[in-house]
Amino acid sequence: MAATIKDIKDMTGLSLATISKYLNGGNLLPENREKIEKAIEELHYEVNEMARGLVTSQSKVIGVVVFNIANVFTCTLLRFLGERFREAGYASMICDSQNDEQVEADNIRFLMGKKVDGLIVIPVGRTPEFLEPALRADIPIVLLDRSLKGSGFDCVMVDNRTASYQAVEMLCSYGHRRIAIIGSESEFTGRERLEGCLQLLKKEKIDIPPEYLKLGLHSIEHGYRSMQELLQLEVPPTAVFMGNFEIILGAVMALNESAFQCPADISLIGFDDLIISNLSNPRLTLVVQPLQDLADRAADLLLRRLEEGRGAPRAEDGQQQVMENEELILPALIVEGDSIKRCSE
Amino acid sequence: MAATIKDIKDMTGLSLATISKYLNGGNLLPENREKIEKAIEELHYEVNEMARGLVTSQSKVIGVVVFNIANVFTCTLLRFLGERFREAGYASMICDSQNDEQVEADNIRFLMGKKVDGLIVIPVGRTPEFLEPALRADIPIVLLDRSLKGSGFDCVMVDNRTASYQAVEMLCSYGHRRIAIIGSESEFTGRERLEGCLQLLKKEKIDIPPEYLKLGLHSIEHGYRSMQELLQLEVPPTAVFMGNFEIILGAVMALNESAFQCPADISLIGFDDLIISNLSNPRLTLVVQPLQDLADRAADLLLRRLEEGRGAPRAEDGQQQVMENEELILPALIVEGDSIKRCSE
DNA sequence: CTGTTAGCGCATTCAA
DNA sequence: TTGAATGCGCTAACAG
Repeated sequence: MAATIKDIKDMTGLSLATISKYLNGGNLLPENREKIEKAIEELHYEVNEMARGLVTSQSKVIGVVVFNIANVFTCTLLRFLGERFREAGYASMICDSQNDEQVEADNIRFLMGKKVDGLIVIPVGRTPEFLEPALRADIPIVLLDRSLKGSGFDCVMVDNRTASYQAVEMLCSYGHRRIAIIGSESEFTGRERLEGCLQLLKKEKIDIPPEYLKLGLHSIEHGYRSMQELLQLEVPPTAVFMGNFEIILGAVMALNESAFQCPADISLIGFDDLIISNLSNPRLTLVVQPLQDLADRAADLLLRRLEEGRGAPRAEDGQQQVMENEELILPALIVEGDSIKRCSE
Repeated sequence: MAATIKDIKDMTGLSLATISKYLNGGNLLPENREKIEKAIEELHYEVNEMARGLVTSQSKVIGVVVFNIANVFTCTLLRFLGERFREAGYASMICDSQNDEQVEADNIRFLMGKKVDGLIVIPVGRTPEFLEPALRADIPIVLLDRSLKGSGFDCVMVDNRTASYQAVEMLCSYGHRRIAIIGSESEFTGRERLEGCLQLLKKEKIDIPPEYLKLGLHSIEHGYRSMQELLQLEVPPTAVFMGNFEIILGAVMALNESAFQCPADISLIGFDDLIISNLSNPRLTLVVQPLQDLADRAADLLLRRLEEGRGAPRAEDGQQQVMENEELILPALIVEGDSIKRCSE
């Protein structure tokens, strides 16, 4: 149905090779160039990327595998990644792992079948087995936002630990000592943030009673329940650290339904996403991740690897070139709102 | 580098055809089946989709082109679409148009090059020219959330008009007559919603003074500015209709910064996204779109077209089969919160 | 049930 | 600068 270079050949009388050369930016007589352009125009010719890919065994496509596409964090990253890759002449092929390691593994295999040139991965779990097919294909991989066990991978992420440390530090600096944490132990970023919090509490010699430590999933549900429970406590906390967007959502929801006021009765600090702050009243004090930076660095790193790969894929003696893997840890920023009050107790 | 069926042939002694048959689910001797499976295992063989696609000229991939990936609405749809297609054995290739018609046109061309089997499109603009390459390739296309001029396309969208009509109707039923609208004329869904609002106002014989009609982009900025201006009016409105997620975001932000209280001083109703309601205090009354349904219907429709295409692509006389295009208009749902008060004036 | 053969659309030698 | 020939990895007849 669609036109091929053969149709162009028939139309112009030139050979396939000449046309191919035109397509790939070679030199030819202006006269022939014109002929070809005219034919392309008339036939609505477009390169068949499958055929081209079959020959060149590269696709000019980056595979982007995200743990969960249905959230703002991921989408924003996708936007920035896409822009960057587009500028560099690559298209991106986005796959959603739906928070399921099985689907994730399928995605990798799928993208290998599509012969993507490189991979950006926000992984679901912690183990790197699912990347086997990509490793075997020997294409560059950059992990985003989360690292993998054993590592050895290129990786760009946020310094969750330090940011959480500073967040709780801020609560302390306002005089709070009855501090609760709603977070997660089961999610990678959750664990890191938790550790940061606990580290500061330890340093400040603040004990956190078990009923103040609410660990579960990064879900609205968990945030909602936990906040409810905290508020019903005999001695409720004076301040709460909330570990991610969904938790904040649920927690603020529970708070709004209660008789408690923020910051009069309870102070809040949360991790993730500036949008929330604009909606809630009073404005939430937040730890905000540098999403643009995160995406740009990851894209640039992958693009660089792609470049390197083209240049000197292997050492002269035929040995696999051992490249140092790069780990970029970006700082998060605390944006102050009005959700923290000086604690008088 | 990667293994091919030829390697399997060398390993098993069977012919290419037999192996191909195995790959595509044909019948063969259990004995041979085992041999092949063993070889695949050992060689880590995976089908080269480019080669396969070159022959079959189909890719088992659906192209999904979204006007803007960086928002919750789009992401949620993407999640549901992805699930549906995956179940049906298709992968999805997501492209972000970044709200730019030029990029959108590139995306279509790109996906045609990739030989996708079908297309889901949430278009940026109103004119269908950019779809030319897809039309020429004669693959099924389903428009989502927005239709295109001249139409003739399969399309699944929300009944924005009726929903907006009912939203304003609700404000009226609470006795409001000084009603303001923050919306958009430049965006497709915005126009539809605006029309719905105006229609009801007309029916109720309510005049809307120009200073109550705030038209701009579907942006936080526009929502914020407009709400500020409304509140500074000599005679501010008693109720405000907000046309989409971003507008709500900005408007609520402005309201929170002001001395006005909702619903005491001003009643609110908004369009889009339930999440917002959980955050704001009091809970917002919202017109919520049936996202899951929207996505499922669109996916099903496309899948059905794909099926039809395989069955009888053309009539017997060789003429192009003229298929009726299908337009599904789904109703939106009003979810009541506490942001509307009876108006006493 | 299995093997042989041809060709999908293109890039890439190598000659001319 | 151009053209003829070859093969990328796979599927789809067809023949055995």
